[in-house]
Amino acid sequence: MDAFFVSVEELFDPSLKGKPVVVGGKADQRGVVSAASYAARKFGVHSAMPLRTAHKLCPQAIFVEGHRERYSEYSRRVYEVLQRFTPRVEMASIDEAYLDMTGTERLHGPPLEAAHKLHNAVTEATKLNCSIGIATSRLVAKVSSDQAKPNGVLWIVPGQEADFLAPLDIRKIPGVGKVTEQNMHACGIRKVGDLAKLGAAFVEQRFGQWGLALAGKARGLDAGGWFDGEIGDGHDPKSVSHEHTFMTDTADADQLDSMLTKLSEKVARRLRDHGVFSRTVQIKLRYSDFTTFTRSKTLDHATQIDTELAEAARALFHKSWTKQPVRLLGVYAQQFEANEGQTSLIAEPRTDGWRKALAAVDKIRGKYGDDGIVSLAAGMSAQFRAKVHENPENLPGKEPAKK
DNA sequence: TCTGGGGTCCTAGGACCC
DNA sequence: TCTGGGGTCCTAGGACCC
Repeated sequence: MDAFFVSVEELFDPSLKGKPVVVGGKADQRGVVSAASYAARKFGVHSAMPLRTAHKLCPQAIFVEGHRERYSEYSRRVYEVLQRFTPRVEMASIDEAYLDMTGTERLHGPPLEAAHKLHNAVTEATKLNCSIGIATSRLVAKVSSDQAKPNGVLWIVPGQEADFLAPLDIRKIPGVGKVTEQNMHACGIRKVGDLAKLGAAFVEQRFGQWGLALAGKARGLDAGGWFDGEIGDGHDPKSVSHEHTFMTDTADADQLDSMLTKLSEKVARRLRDHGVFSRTVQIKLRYSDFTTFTRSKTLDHATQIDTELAEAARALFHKSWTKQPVRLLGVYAQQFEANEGQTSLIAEPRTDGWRKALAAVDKIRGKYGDDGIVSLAAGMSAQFRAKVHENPENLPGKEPAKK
């Protein structure tokens, strides 16, 4: 999709059309640009740029917080259209998808014809612009769709892949970021074609398996690699996380503890939604000078219970916190398992109590939204939290539940 | 200019096991 | 008195994507 977030905002507020618009937050907030309209890009504003920088570059830009639910809804609508063309659709992100069109020629015609039908169908269903790349591999299809923007269709005829890629800046290749670009420049590699000329041994030693596969691509070989897997079958998530950057850095232990609890609750809720149990808990800690640490702990059993995650997260935090002001906290769950596993010989009655309590909480949140129940634990003293952990019946106050 | 939040994948060292 | 080779798991960090 082209300038997806901005385009969706324009559907809801047509007065934004043609104006410099920045989605991501207010101009003076801590945060970065999620999406910029083409008018804003003219001023040098681009995604991932700090909002404050964007404001300086383009003071007249309209800054909007954005509406994730709207983007998800439109993403779903696009997916529905795509599925009418082939069952082998893979959403690569909220605004990108791969379609395996193998064997659909009789139904949809040759590649360009099929692409135009698809383009029209998406526009009709969503009133949004998109671009389509057609090729024999994901990598080339993705790069060609980028080259087709805005609102275009580009077909790389089989056999022409290497010639298409060769003159492009190395940075146009997904997977080549700032660091790899610098490394490649240091080797005199600026264009994809430059990679093709280098010896395989050198490329592998310097850029690993991935660079080797890319060099193969640049020579027109179907070299395989991560970008050539089967399209279709969505995969289960491998990690779930939440993080928060404070408006202003804080060294207040209570505030930090309560944030860890809040983040852990969100993570645990998502684990329950996915129906998985996590064995490894990780925290992220960023100080004012932006130095960032992660600390992780593998538990003796997998869990999806708020307090177990929160306890592990707080323990990890206090083990490494220097008492300096904190800019960001994050809680991550990974190493998923289908159930808790059998590690404890003694049944723990408290776990069962929590399971019931949390099921009720999830139900209320499902019905009344995430604010239907507010976290009591997050505002509790450590002592009281321990008491509630022993027995959820100790949870005080019926008001939030009633609400 | 002052740097979000959600993810994936890769590397590398050390512990531990056979 | 100098110490292998294979494997897996755990932990930390980092590049990259949207």
